[in-house]
Amino acid sequence: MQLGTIDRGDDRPPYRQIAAQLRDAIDRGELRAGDRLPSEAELTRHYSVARMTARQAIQELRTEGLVVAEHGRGVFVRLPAPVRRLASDRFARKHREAGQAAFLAEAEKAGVRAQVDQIEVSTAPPAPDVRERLRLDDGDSVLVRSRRYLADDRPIEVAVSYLPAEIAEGTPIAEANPGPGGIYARLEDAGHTLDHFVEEVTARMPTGDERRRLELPDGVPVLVVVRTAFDTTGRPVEVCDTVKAAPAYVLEYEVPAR
Amino acid sequence: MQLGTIDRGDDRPPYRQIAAQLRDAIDRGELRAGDRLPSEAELTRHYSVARMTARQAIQELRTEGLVVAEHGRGVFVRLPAPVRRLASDRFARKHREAGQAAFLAEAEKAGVRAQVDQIEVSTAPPAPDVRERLRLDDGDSVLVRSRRYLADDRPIEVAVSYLPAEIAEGTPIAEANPGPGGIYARLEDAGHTLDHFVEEVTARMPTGDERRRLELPDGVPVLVVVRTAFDTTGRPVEVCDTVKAAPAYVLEYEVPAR
DNA sequence: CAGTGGTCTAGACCACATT
DNA sequence: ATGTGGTCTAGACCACTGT
Repeated sequence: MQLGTIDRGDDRPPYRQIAAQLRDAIDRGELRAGDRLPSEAELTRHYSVARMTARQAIQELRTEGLVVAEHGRGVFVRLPAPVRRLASDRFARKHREAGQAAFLAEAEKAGVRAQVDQIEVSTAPPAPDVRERLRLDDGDSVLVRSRRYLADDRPIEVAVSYLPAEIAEGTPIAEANPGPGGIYARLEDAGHTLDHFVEEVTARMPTGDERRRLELPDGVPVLVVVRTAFDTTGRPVEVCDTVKAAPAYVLEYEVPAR
Repeated sequence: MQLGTIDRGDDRPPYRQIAAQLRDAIDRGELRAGDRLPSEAELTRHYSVARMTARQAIQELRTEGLVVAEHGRGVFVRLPAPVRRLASDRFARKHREAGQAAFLAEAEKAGVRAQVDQIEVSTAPPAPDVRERLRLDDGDSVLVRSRRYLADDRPIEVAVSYLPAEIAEGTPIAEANPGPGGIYARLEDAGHTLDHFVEEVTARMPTGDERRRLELPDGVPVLVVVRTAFDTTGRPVEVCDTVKAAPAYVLEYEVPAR
């Protein structure tokens, strides 16, 4: 690729100018996804700057999520993550009746091999926000189901469900494998016919723990979706807190104009 | 605040250990939102490290979005952004009939002073994704409405709407101020009664241009919402591409269980 | 003015991946 | 063995903020 020069008259510091030239090369398609950037040594020679200056330029692009550094190999233009579209019908009863949990139903549609691991089930007192969403009283406890989802062996989502212990205890919901159709099918077995869900969507940078579990590189935000399930009596019967690798997802919702 | 020491036996490098100690102090509440962190000089003295090492620890926290550096003043624990909840009824007809555009209706409910600026209107050939969403033919052009939204004088969202030129031209939609109820009210005036919207939600790090327009510090992702409006004939009549400062928003959607 | 963070230099040693 | 990025040192000068 063709590198430019540093303009001392430019009001931007040299490292930003270098970053801008690399960014432009990516935007123009001169550097494509998977291509290696010039090494730090090449940048220091070409621009006649110290190595830390070249590194700072690359750091800029890393925090923008444009490139990924691989120790010992080089810095590469990020590959676009395979996108999973989550349609608003993903919790439709037809999927449960077909014996599939929502995640597996979606994955199959996309032709992706889906797995679930790191399943942990426990009972505990709820955090304040969960307690409020489930409209529980002081002293009530909740069943906690934590798990991680993988698509083609890459972790893409961690999720924690909270259900009133009073509903879930002694049912298959408290087992690691709740059976065909997932916990929503079991809730309906137990007489809690589902009416609707409310999803609250935000985005933020991941915590260190989330970065590890989702194997996220620098500069990748997460989508946080908190879903509350309501049965036909209007009672909230589950809160599910999910953290998704943002570039891997598009969430789709249909909103009536009334 | 109380600083610890560096453990040479720890497998983490010193700068990560320093970052972890500062992060813990924030998590424990020893450092609260708005508090100043120890200065780089204080960190280098306390831990007996070079200044770049102390800076790297702080850089870590900045890209996590935990702290914000202010030149000449110090590094501060980030203040939580005032959250705007966007309910799924925000495009309800009742708001339009009350003469309010969606953004202003939402803002008023939250007790926030809302403004719109940087309004630009033009006509242009559509980008491929817009053309596809609006189901346009080759050669069709679109009306482009670009603007920025502010809440209490802080920019929180930039938006670009695309409408088929055939529909919008010669109507108030092509004016900077389309009148009471916004462009959706004008679409309905023109016989395009709105039926529903489809919103596609993703998150990513902002581009440099978006960082400037939204005045975002380091480590803050954006929520990208692409909304397509359909009229009662099933025709897509508008695509609106919005970029929002992620920490300032919670998007809320209701999903039927069917 | 003193104190803060922003940028830069010119080295050094290390860990990792490839040949 | 070579080339890559990761970490660190010990300085330097600059720009911004406050008193």
